[in-house]
This record gives sequence, C-alpha cells and structure tokens, in this order.
Amino acid sequence: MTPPKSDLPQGTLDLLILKVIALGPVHGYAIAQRLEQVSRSVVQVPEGSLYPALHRLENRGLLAADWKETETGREAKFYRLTRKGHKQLQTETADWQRLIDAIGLILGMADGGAR
Amino acid sequence: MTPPKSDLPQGTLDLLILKVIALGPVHGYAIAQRLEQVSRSVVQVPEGSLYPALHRLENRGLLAADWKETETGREAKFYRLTRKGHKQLQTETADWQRLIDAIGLILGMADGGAR
DNA sequence: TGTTAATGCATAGAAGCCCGAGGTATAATG
DNA sequence: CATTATACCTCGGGCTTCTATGCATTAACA
Repeated sequence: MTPPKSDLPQGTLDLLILKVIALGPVHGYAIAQRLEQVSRSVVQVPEGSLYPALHRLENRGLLAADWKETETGREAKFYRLTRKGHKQLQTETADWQRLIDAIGLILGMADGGAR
Repeated sequence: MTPPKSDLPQGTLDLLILKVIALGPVHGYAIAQRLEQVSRSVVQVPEGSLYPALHRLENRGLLAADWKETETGREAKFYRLTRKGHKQLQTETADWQRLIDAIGLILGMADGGAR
C-alpha cells in the first residue's frame, strides 16, 4: 500500500510548526499528529526532527512554552507564538508563496510535455 | 526595494536542474542563468551549490555530459538527461506537487478547528 | 499480573545539502 | 593592460534532518 511518505525540504518544518502553533497553544506530540492528519499523511514528522526544531525555535525567541496538563491529565509542554514568532510566520509564509510560484514557473517551462 | 532573494529548500535544487536540462542540452553556467531568468530572480543558484549538485546527479546516473563548444566558441560541459534521469524528474515532480498541496492544506488551516 | 500500545519528552550520531571563499583559464572591452 | 564576463572546480563550515535510543506514564488486554 506504500503510504505516500514525503521528506520535507529543509527549513519547511519550521514554517509548518509555526503555523500549527499559531492556531492555539499545543504541545509537541500533538503538533506532529496535527500535521499528519491535515496533510493526509503526506507530511510525517519524526520525533527526532520535531523536538530539536521546537528547541531551535524557542531559542530563537519565536516560541514560548509552559508545562500544563493535557485533557487526559498528563503533563505536557504547551507552546505558543511570541510576537516575534508571529512576524516570522508572516514573512516565512510570504517567502514560501513567492518561492513556490517561482518554482511553478520553472516547472511549467514548455517542452511539449503535459498539457 | 526589498530585493527578492530566496534560499532554495534543500533538495529542491536537483529537481530544478533536472527540469532545465530536460528541455535540451545545456552547460552548468547556463542552467543557473536560466533558473534566475525564468524565476525572475527569485531563484538564485550560487556556483558552490550548482556544480556539486551536477556532479551528484551525474554520479547517480541521472545525467550524462559531453564537452562541446558554445555559441561563443568556448569549451563547456553540456549535460543531458539519461533515461533514469527522465524517470527521476517525473517522480520528483509528482512528489513536489503532492507535497506543496499538502503544505497548502496546512497553511490554509483556519482557527475554526479541524474539519 | 505481565505485556503491549499509546502518550509525551529528549539527546546523540551520522548523513547530507547549501554556500561563501578561493582558485584556474579564456575572451572581449575599454 | 586591467577589468569584466564566461565557464569550470573544490574545500570547509554550518545547518537541518533522520535513525536510533532512552526515559516515564497511562490504558488496555490477555
């Protein structure tokens, strides 16, 4: 059944993490699940990528975290965006859009192929 | 004036190179120019990234090269796609499309919650 | 009760890519 | 003759990512 796993291009993970957290405080484990669900399993984030990324973003001052209880009564580290993180999300989203548009132009170059 | 510079996500460069070469034999230097022109300077490929990438692709058997003269009468290494390279381009293009669609889903998430 | 699965965090090590800096060489232009 | 543009190349540092591993708790299940 070969589930369509896909490796994320470097740098993209940060953007996706920022986006999920922007929707409301979440803990790390839930971020990975969320990304997988919404992307229909195209995006799969191993924990060895996730947690270092979170620490990185926190060190850069884009995230802040507090330990709280989950709905199931367990301790977890809930992340939220700082003001800096919000700005970063905006610029990274815009950058991403400009980039995939540009790549679209390149991949759309005519060679008598599809369409 | 915000110069629209953009770094390529890791791994994407290979795809773009394959695409340009698929349009017809070109030498390395021209590939970089081509990418910059078509993308309106959003994509800029430094030589320190370009040449290692070309060698990588050649070593993987996706490209083949011959020395020929350019229109200006200089020696240059012209690359073309192998059959394997063509297949690789196809699958990588499909992967890319699936990935940006998935990321589009994520970036399009609204605060209304999962739906 | 023992064991498996799921939740939740974390680090270490290896692999890989990107890019700035530096080097070689030719041709044309001022 | 010096500079600019063409055209190739490599090295080293820096960064991200993934695999593997570890720890701890809770729920389910046989």
